[in-house]
Amino acid sequence: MTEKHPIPGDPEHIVKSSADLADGDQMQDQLTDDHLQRAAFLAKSLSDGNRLRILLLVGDGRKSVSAIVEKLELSQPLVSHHLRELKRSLLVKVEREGPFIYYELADARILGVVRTLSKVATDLLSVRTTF
Amino acid sequence: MTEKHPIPGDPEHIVKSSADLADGDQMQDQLTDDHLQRAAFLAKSLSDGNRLRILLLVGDGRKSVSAIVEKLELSQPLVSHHLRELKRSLLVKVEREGPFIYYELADARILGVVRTLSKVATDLLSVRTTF
DNA sequence: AGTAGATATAAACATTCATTTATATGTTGA
DNA sequence: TCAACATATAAATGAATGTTTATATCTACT
Repeated sequence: MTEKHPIPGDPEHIVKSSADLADGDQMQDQLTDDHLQRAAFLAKSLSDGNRLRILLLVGDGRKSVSAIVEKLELSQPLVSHHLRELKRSLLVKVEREGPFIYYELADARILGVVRTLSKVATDLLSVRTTF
Repeated sequence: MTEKHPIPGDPEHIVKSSADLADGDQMQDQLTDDHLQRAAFLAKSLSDGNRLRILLLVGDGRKSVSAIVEKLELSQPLVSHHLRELKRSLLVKVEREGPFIYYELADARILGVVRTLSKVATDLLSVRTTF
């Protein structure tokens, strides 16, 4: 076997790096490393099944902690812990009302993201299973 | 202060649980716990900034490991490790060609997810900063 | 066969994270 | 003030994760 294997090229046209854009510049679809870092941070919040269940729930309308606990059958401290994480990533808004504290989804686009991820995951698995 | 605080209701119409659907049933937008679990698994793969950088890169066309290493300025074992994780979650496809191994994005919808996450993160931060 | 290059794997480490158990804080009504 | 309820916090623990350093595997050319 005496084949030639040329070194893969370097077409330098993927994503503009932060340094290429002056401060305040606006691009429709720039994805600097900072943007990716923030996206990764949000993704980390979405990387737990229980948190996704909570997000879906509060995405349908604000819910008290106890309502979430009962609906999802999780322990109260566990739900509180996850809500804290979701608040830290700004994915939920909080509202106190008497003794109850209501949590609500902060941005509806997250539901679309979850649905897309679910579909993609299903498709990837079906392809893999079919081959 | 002598207000009344009614117990929050339980409107039972959020998401159908897996048990509510016979096996093989098809719904346009069902999100069972299994689906959420798989979505969470994908999200975990997206939860690292370096992995997102790799995904964006191979989303533009297949790339060899060394090309990724040079472009992103990461160590070779680190890139290999992340590629392994991305392969495990089926987000990339692999192709050997001589001594080179090429990785390619398996599903373009992931790019949309990343872009949406980036936008949402930016918006959430701006809202929080503005208030 | 041997050498060089491309990529993967292993070991080690510090950090983060999900969960449980136990306790504290805060609010309301008696 | 006290009791009951809603929620948060703390401590503890085991498991997973990102990164580095070192080494192994695989392929191609001489």
